[in-house]
Amino acid sequence: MRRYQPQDFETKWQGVWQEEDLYRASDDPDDPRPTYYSLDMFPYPSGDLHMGHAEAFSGGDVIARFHWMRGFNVLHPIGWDAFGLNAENAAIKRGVDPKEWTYANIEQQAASFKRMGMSFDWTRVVRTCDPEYYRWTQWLFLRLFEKGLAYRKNAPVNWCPKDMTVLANEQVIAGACERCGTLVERRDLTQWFFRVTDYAERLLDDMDELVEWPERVITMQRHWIGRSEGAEVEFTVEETGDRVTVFTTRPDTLWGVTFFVFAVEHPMVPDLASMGGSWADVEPLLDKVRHTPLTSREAADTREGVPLGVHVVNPVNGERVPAFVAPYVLMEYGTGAVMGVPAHDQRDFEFARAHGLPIRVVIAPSGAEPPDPDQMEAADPHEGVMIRSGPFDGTPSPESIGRVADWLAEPEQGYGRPAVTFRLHDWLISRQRYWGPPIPIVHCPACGEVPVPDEELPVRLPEDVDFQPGGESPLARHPSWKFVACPRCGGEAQRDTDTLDTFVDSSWYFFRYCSPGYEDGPFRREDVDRWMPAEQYIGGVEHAILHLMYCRFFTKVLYDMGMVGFTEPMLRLMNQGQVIYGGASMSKTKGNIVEPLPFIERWGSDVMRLMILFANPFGDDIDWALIQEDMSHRPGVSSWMSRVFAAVGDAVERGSGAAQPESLVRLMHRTVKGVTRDLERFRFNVAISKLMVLTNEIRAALDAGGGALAASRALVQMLAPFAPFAAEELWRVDFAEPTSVHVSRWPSFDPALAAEDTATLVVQVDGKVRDRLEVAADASEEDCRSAALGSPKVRAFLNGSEPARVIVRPPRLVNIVTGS
RNA sequence: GCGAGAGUGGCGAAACGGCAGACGCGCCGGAUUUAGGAUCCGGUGCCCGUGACGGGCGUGGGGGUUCGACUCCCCCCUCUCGCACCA
Repeated sequence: MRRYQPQDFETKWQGVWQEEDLYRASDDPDDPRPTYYSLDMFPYPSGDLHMGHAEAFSGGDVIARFHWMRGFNVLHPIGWDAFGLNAENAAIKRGVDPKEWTYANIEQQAASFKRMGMSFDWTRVVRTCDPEYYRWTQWLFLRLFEKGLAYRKNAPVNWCPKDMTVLANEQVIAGACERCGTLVERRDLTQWFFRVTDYAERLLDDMDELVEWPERVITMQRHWIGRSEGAEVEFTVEETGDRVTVFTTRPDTLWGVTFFVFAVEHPMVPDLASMGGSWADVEPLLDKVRHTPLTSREAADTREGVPLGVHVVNPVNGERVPAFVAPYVLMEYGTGAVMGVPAHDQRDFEFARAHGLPIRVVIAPSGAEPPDPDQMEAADPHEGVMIRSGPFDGTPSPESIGRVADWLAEPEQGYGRPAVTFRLHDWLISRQRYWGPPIPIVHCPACGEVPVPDEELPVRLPEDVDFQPGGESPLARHPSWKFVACPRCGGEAQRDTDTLDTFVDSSWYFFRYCSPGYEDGPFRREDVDRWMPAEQYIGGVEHAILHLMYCRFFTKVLYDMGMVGFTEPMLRLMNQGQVIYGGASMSKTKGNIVEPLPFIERWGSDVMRLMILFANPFGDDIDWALIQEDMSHRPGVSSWMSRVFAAVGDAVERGSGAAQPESLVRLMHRTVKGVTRDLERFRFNVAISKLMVLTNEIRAALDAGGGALAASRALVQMLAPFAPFAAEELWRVDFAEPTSVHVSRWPSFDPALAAEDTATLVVQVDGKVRDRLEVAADASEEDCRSAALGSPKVRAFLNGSEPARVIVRPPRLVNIVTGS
């Protein structure tokens, strides 16, 4: 009997595939096959691969192999997101050089990928820490610099005291560093930014093209961008005559303003506090906010705040209202100052109550009397009709909002205008760390910020440097590296000593895959046009905002520069589930990381892949602790593989002379149809279950003395994307095929044979199943009706009464309604 | 608070508005075998019934639409994830 012994052949085929160069994507423009770019999010080389990688890449490999077999010219590349804190911290912890550590891990992971049978095109490997790669990262930075999209400014930024570097807003989760979990601090520093906010509108609008992205990712990005429509209104400080602008989404409530609030960090605050005599009260607040991280202000009490001692004049009615400073107003959003409308904003309401400020209702619920402010228990943010609002009395919302905004901008008024505000901030890209691409800028006392000329790229990372983090960039500590002549005037100047955020590297790597090794630019336009946008992108949902928004931004910038012909890089996005352990995510600190290699050594790579993909839907989390329970004996899929080998072996032995029973032929066609559909929808678990059913039916046919050769061939071919080694072994050894199963054509099905020939007619009485009858698949409505009414069981339930109604859905169902 | 998603056997899970629980694990019974993390056969949602080819109940809870609802609509509960004083 043919036995399943994966140890005997998995590494053998791995070597053969490598020799045969099986998965090379073709750049031949005359290649008639349609292209298919199957892209997996590239890994961080911070150790060996873990089960999470195994899941994501197993799924991606199924998709790639499936498309090869369906006749596509597939681009399925791999690379490493090799710069960044992740690798650097791990290296420092072990006291080794980040470079050595990173490249060693890349070797390790590459070997593991090969052991898992991944169908990568190994000629296109991209490593972001290679000088040949980061040369182009720097080149792209300079293009953004030229366009004014990369700029330096002094701003309050998030600082991770453990990692000793600044972080982008997106890298701060609930006030803590995304990488190490340390609470971030706030610092005022001069840093490099990418002007992502210039693209906020397009990042939103182009979401229409992302129809095959998960709704939750779109929603998360939309929320993160946070577009709000409203108006800017200029108030005047009574004591100084200075203008101060607020942003509001409710200009229709302008006549309800009873106070005014500045953010604590608002630049006018110190002067106004001095003038108003409130400095003693304001200073502690300032002090406190300065030591609170930007992103963890949620604890701030809405009632907290102090009067400035000055007044602000509302332009629409000339009223003077008291000005305050309060932490609930954020400097980072809008203009850093708000008008207080306690009747219609809950935060303003709470603040007004705490400070004894008047509440004036200016929006009446339609058709109702406005409430008495003294009786109100909360603000009323709802729509209604404007009252006590001068020229706008009687105007109903929501159109009142736009009308007031437009009115503000009219020449007679001129103290406001319609405005749009975003939550999105510019992307902070400089890092005070070693392991990243140096920012290719020279600071010249005479010329200012001077780009390093393209021909001098890459600006190489010095290797003889103390890379321990220390608050300023390790590059700044190098004795000589930073001292250069100004490229413009030749005078003494210094290199920028910060490095680029690793998310810059990962924002364009998928372009580089299209033109690996290209030396005249980051990529060749014709290559990118051939392969992109990528048909499929697979990776974890943890990148929903950061990476997936940055790479959309980069693509739009490249489009504007005429370097690519599309504005969205990936058409379809799939988020695989996480592999967790005992209900919790795997992590090094918990010590519950499961690595695939021990499992592979014991059961084989194919069994591991099948196990993961069969366990549950691809998008759901897998608890590895539950899988281990199932392994107290032998993984179910391993037993299945044994049955496959035995059955296929027997089918080959019996040969083509033995006829396949018709039921098996039909099942085979049905299975091809179903599995093809399932693979198009990432329904791997269901597809595998169908292959199991087919295996069982092949076994039954053989046991009954029949043949099963064609069905076995189809089974092996459909197995190929899931269990590439086992399928290859059966294909080339048992079926004695000269070429790989992975370049064979995906089996086709005959729709007529895939259809059921007989159907089970379910007969219900009043919706309850009372009988099941076999009928022809093409039975008519009348056939079904009379068969159902003729059923003795049904008669018994009808008990002689006439059916009130009979619903017939041939050939599956008859429902007899008695009407009693 | 806002947003997204999920709730089905002992477990992982299936199910174009039409046979709920495919497939697999586990468990029970049997076969085979000098014994293996083996293989094969049968059974396995719950309750009643000696047994059915018998009856009833069953997809978080409550309503609704429909001849018919795991599926569609409304309300509620629970869980997961994301955002969170965004003016």
